[in-house]
Parts: sequence; C-alpha cells; structure tokens
Amino acid sequence: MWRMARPRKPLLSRDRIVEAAGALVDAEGLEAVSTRRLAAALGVSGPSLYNHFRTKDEILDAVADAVSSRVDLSMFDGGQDWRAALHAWAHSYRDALADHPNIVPVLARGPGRRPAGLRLADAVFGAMTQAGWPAAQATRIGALMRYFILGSAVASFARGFVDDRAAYDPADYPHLGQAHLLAERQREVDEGAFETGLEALLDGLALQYEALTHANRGA
Amino acid sequence: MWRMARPRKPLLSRDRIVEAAGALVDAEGLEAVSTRRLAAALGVSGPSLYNHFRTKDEILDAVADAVSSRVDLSMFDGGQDWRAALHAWAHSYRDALADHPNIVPVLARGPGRRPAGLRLADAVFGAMTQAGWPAAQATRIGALMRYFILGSAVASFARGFVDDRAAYDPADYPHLGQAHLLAERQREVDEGAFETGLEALLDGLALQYEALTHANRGA
DNA sequence: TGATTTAACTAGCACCGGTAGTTTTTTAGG
DNA sequence: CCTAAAAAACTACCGGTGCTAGTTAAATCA
Repeated sequence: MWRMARPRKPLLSRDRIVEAAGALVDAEGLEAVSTRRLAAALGVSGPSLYNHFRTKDEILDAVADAVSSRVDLSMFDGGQDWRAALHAWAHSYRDALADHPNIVPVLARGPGRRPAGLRLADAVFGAMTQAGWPAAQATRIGALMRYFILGSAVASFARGFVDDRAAYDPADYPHLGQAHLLAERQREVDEGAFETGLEALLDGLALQYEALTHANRGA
Repeated sequence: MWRMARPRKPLLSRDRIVEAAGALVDAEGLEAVSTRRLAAALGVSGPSLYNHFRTKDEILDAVADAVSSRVDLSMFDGGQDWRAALHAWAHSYRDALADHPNIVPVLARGPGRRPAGLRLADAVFGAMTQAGWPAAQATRIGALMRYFILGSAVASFARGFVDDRAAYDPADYPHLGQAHLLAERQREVDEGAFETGLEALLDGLALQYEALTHANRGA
C-alpha cells in the first residue's frame, strides 16, 4: 500500500455528497448526519468533504434546497386563478416536505440564499401581484402560506403524542382521553388538518379579495 | 483547599437550571447551550447537572414547557364564543413564542409528555367541542392552529431574507427586487402576516361552522 | 515544461454529551 | 441516637464531533 493523494478520477462531487447526505437524513434523521458518517457512506475520509463544501451546514442547506427544487411551480404560469394555483402549490409543497420530514428544520431556517427556496418565494409573490393583490398583501400571503406549510411539516400534531394511555391522565387533561390513539393515526390526522386549514385559509383570503375588488370597483 | 463533595446547601435545583438554560437560549441560541457552558453559568461543573436531569434534552424540554406555561388559557373559561377565544389564544401563544424564538424548534418536536404543552392541547380541544364542533373537527382545529402558530414562530418569513441587495438578482428572481428590505422590517412583516393569516383562518372556519349548524338545524 | 491548483489523505485540536467512581452531607429507619 | 442509604457535588475519562493544518500526488493551466 501507499499514501493516497489526489485520485485519477475524483471520488466526490457536490452532487454525490448532497445525494448521500439526503439519503442519510431521510434514513436516520438530522442528528445522525456527522461529517465522518457521511464521508464513510461515500467511501472517503471525513475532511475530504471540505474540499467541496465550506461547512457541514452548507451541505445541509444544499440538501434542503434540493427538496425545495422539487416543488411544482407550473400552476403559476397558466391562467389558473390565484386561489386554485395557491391550493395546488400548497399541496405540492407539503408533499415534498412530507417525503423528507427530517430536513424540514433546516428549511425552516429561511430561504436565505438558497436558490430554489427563493424561486418559491418569487413565484408566489409574482402570481399574487399578477392576480391583483397589492404588493403588501402579496408579501403577507407568501409569508402566511410559508408559516402554515412549514408548520404542518415541522410541528406534526399527531407525531407529538405518545402511544401510551397512561401519559394522558384524565384528571390532568380532561379532554385528552383518546390522545394516545393519535400516534397510530398520525398520517390521517395531519393530512386532514392540513386540508381543513388550507381550505379555511383560502376561503378567508377569498373574502378579503372580494372586499378588495369591490372597493376598487367603487373608486 | 480540599475536595468538594456534597455542599451544605444544594447549589443547584431543577428550577435554577431551567432558568439559566432559558436565559442562555434566549441570549445566544440553542446551539450555544452545552452542558459545560450551562454549568459554568451556574458556577458548577458539567456533570453536576446530571444529578437533576437525566439528559440535556430533558433540560431543553423543561425550558420549552416553561414557555408553554406562559400562554394564557383563561379565554376558554368564560362564555366567549369560540372564534373570539381562538383569536385571543392564538395571539397569546404567538406572543409567548416571539419572546423566546430560539426555543421554538424544541417546542415543535411536539407536546409529548410536557405538561404545559398538553394543557394547551387539552384546553383548545375542550373549548371547541364545547362550542359544538364535532370531535374530529376539534382535533383538526387544534392541529392546524398549532401548524400556523408554530410555523409563524419557527419559519419567520422576513428573518429568512438577507439584507443584501446583490443576493436577489432580478434576472433570477424577477419579483424579489425589494426582498433585501424585508430584513429591516421583519417584525412588522411577520406580525402583519400572522394577523392576516389568523383572520383568514378564522373566517374560513366560521364558514364551515355555519354550514355545520345549518345542516344540523335541517336534520 | 513548469507552476499552480485540486482532491484526496493523516494527525490532531477544542469541544461535546454522558458515565464511573469518589467524597461528604443530608435524610430515613430501627 | 446511631447507622445505612440516598443525594449532590466533584474529577477523570470515553467515544464522538466539526473543522484545521499540513502532506502528497494528480490534473490543469500559462
């Protein structure tokens, strides 16, 4: 054997690293990702990663951005009305996050400089102003949709409860008698709550939109 | 000098630890909290903490629960209608989180076995069923409010953008020309979006509620 | 061709969460 | 009241972490 220096064909690339990191995050969670474990999965020694990324956080940001980039934005191109487009987009966004729930905390840190995250924000804002919403409202809509969608992914309701009847003593929590059942039904509960909330949100916004256009018509 | 053993008066208590940990989280963020740093702030050596808590995570859970316990629930006692109560509660909840944004990721992991977190869930569910919502809907309302409120705290929209005009090249993001300004106005933007979203959510739910009671009346 | 850059490596630093075992004090039981 | 047990601090240490420094050899560029 001999000392390994620069190989004839590069062993690593940013893409390979991001892919492996994403797989590791999906399979074992955020905390399971260490530079050494990730490097081992790539058949390489820890510090080699730093030839391609400046920090571990940059790697995780890239993984998060890859998830963002899978969100469908095509509904904002066609002539769909803003409500239908927002509905379709929200579902596409949520689906992307539900496929990779472990990376969501990274995504929640904000779009920052992640291009796909920014593309999302840009598309929503553009579509809302296009539809006639004033800029300030369009910003708010982008923000509140982000709250709701990321919230639904990061703060899963059902996942938060434990499948243990004894944990929810009726003397302490009179209305939580069935809470331990939520653990089994998490998917159903979270999906139902998401759809209910999204529908309510859009209904409420539609009311505002109506008031807005009527006011404009009067002026 | 001599070897320090058990002191006459305990140097630590769960409360003192939680208080110091909360202060550290608020001042320097979650990542800044290490058992050694926390112990140093308490004038004590690292492992001493483990006489009072089993793990670091238990300490952070306790900090999170202390924040939950500051959320006002009194609006669910009086005879206020469900919508007004939900509105007041949501604001109280969000205010509590906005005061301690750095601990929100811990809170988002779910109520689990944290008593104050469970009390929240219990109160909302109880009040909604009391108001006439069917149990399944009441569960969903609890969940979706959690999504929106935690989402607004963890996924602050404005905080996610950088105060750097160059980061948002109009060629890449045609509608984000003013985005760098968001960084300065984060508070305003996030508060406006929260209020707009909350109002929309409640309007939408009120629509559902109306449909519900009409249907019941018809039956 | 020669100089520079690149991409792998090994060694190691400071710090991390947590365990083991020691010492002394406080508390509980007979 | 004495003794045994539990509690609360400590020191020493373990394996693991993100990351830096410095080395080597291949690839690339002037």
